[in-house]
Amino acid sequence: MAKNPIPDIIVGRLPRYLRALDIMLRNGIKTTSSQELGEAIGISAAQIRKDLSQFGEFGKQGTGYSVRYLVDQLQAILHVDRSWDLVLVGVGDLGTALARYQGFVNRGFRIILAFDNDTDKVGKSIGNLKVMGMDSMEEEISRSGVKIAMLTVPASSAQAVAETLVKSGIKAILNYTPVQLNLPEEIRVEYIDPLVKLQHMTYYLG
Amino acid sequence: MAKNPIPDIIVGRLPRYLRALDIMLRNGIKTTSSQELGEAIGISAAQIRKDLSQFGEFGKQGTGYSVRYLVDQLQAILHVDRSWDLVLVGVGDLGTALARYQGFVNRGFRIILAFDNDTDKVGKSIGNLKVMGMDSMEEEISRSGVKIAMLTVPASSAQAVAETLVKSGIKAILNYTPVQLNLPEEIRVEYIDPLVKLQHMTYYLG
DNA sequence: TAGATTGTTAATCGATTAACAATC
DNA sequence: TAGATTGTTAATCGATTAACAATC
Repeated sequence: MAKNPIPDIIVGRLPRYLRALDIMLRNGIKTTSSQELGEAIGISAAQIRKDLSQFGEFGKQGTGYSVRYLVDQLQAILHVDRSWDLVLVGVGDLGTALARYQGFVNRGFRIILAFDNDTDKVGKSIGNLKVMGMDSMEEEISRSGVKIAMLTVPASSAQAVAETLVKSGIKAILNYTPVQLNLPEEIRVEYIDPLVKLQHMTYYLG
Repeated sequence: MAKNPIPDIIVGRLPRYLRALDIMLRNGIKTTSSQELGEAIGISAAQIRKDLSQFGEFGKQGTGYSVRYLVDQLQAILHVDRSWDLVLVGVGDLGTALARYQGFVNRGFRIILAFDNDTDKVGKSIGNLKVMGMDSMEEEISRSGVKIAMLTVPASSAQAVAETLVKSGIKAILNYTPVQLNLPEEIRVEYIDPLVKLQHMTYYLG
């Protein structure tokens, strides 16, 4: 097990390895190689071996990697060998779509709390998730102990809501708003930003 | 103007510069410096100057950059000094949310075609966007000349639909499915992958 | 055993940062 | 002018690739 901090860019590739291995597992593939895995993901075999070697020795010379074993190891490394609770803040079109999405639940991410400041929405349900008012947010999140939030509020309130989330004990935010959040550095923030990606692509469209 | 291909990692930062500058423009800020812009985005001043220098000389020693001028220049470089038409494929919860989202339209990205293979959805409207059946997709897209698609279909059909999109003349795909698309290399694909980002964050949550 | 593939070291490549002359 | 800040070159840093001994 590595002691030194692993480069973030390497950590960021592990979920992609895990996904490709999951597919192999579902297809009944028992063993793979860095070569084969690399081709599936579009990454060099050398890089995969180098990345994995940061965390331990998972393969066997001559035969490669047991898919099942590597899946287990990666799940443990990423801490997704358990279930995670999420809070959803902002129940607009996008928030509602996320609440209904089965892809999170299937992978162990379960939304257990949802908040909105629109009184028309408060009290309504999405599946068995009840929308609560923002006034009770800090207390509810603190009590629940949830550590991860998905932020789908209007841009204008993103920073303020994020600060309240941090006060409530949230440690990681998946930020769907187009706002650069200014938070204590120990809080992890990941950005989902389709507009930035569209503008990135149009560069190449001439 | 640069002749050699600009590193993709630099191109990917330009939309973020543009967004920060847009905010300055709206706030009436006339002039900025690489220092100030860097602080707003969390990037070093040196990197901003280096990045911009790939495309030209946009600043003045001693005074910095005209916000308005730099916005204009970046918009031209990214080809967002015009309007872009989009096609939406897959009108589920997420697709519907994207169709309703005003953040695209405001930035010159307008969904003009939407397709789904669910006969219950075909013929229905989202705003003034009419959902059409997948059987007419190739013809409609070809005729429209749209170059960018947003893909929000189930994972199981993602690859096949993407191939049809390419046949229809699509050159760039914003892929919301958790599927690694295998397409000709001249097709640009960007991935929106919340699960990968959640798993990236849980690594740090211990 | 012979062939295959790992984990790791060394070499290469590319990106970021630092420094500063040029100049507004 | 003096102060500020650019654009660019050189130095540093980090990430990727290549190569190969170890070994299953």
